[in-house]
Amino acid sequence: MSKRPADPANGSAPAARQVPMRDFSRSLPMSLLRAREAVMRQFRPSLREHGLTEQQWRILRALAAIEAAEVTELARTAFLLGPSLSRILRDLEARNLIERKTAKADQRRSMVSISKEGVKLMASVAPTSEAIYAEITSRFGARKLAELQEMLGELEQSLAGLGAGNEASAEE
Amino acid sequence: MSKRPADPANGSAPAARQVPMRDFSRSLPMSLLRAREAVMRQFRPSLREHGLTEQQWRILRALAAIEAAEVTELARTAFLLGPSLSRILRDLEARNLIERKTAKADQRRSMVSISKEGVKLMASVAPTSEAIYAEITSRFGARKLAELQEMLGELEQSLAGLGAGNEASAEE
DNA sequence: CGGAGATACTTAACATGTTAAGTGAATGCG
DNA sequence: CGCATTCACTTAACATGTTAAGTATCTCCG
Repeated sequence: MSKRPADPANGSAPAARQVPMRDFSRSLPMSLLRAREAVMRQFRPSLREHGLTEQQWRILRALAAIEAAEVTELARTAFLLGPSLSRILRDLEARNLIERKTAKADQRRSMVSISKEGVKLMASVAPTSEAIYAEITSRFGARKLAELQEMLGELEQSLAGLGAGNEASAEE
Repeated sequence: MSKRPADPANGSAPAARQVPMRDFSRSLPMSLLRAREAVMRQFRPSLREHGLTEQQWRILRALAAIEAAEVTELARTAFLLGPSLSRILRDLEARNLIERKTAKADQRRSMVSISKEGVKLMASVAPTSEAIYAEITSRFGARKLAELQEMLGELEQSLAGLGAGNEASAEE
């Protein structure tokens, strides 16, 4: 915690004060970003030791839960955009952590599933991951955690269809 | 670690059910990610119209608030990693939105400040930005928003020094 | 049946996240 | 003073976020 006065001899004649705006560091996006970073910082080292990134881990977890899914469904579940998912799946497949086969009914779709190796990897990561989650829960408080998640869900709900359903705007 | 039932070993039966884990879509990182995305989705179009990314906007806001700062301080304020900030500053400087000059006392440090053009750009973006923020606040509720931010701050606090201060671990 | 349009991805291109290494400038200490 | 360390950044390298195009397929309507 290196505190710093941060006033190099002047700094008293600002040029931009016309728009106060929110204190900035207290804006909602920043709060969410910082909180998430604080949480992820706990998990990254462990994942890294197993050669996984956060997103790769999300995909494996999603696959382990739903068994097999189309790419689009997986993108929704793991909350990744198509292009990101496409790249990651290519890598995970090359590492034999997942398997892919095109659906017979619709040649465009491909079904993705976790491989035996993928399951093994998950099994080796899960304990640590769970322990970290437990530590976080314990530090913050299980009840508060549940409350927080509830609020986050409500926030998401209250904004649903605000940025997507603006069908009455300009098209360019 | 603990052994696992593990009953895959064939083609048609499911192969991944061994590690329940949290419902996944209900994990804290996912909740935070989704909430943040729901919020940012509102701002991105407007920023984009002004040729700014979320991070560039964060930097300009930070600079407008603190007037002038060293790169490291700015990184802390805008919550960006050094390398990202370095790249973005290079671009913002090329676009004449910010100014840089090396400190005379310490040649390593460089002081960054927002330019007149930068201030103008901010002034043109701020109204829309504020309007969106107001809409979000109104939808979610000002009181709940304050509560949420409070909880997020507490979460951050409760995890501070968990992943960074483990000075007693292996070094490799 | 055939071609326009919709679908399910994949590629491309650019910006940032993340970690490691590099550079030049201060500092500390013998 | 000399030089190893530390500091404040910057570069590099790889992975993902984000938007726009591209590619096969599939659907549907005339």
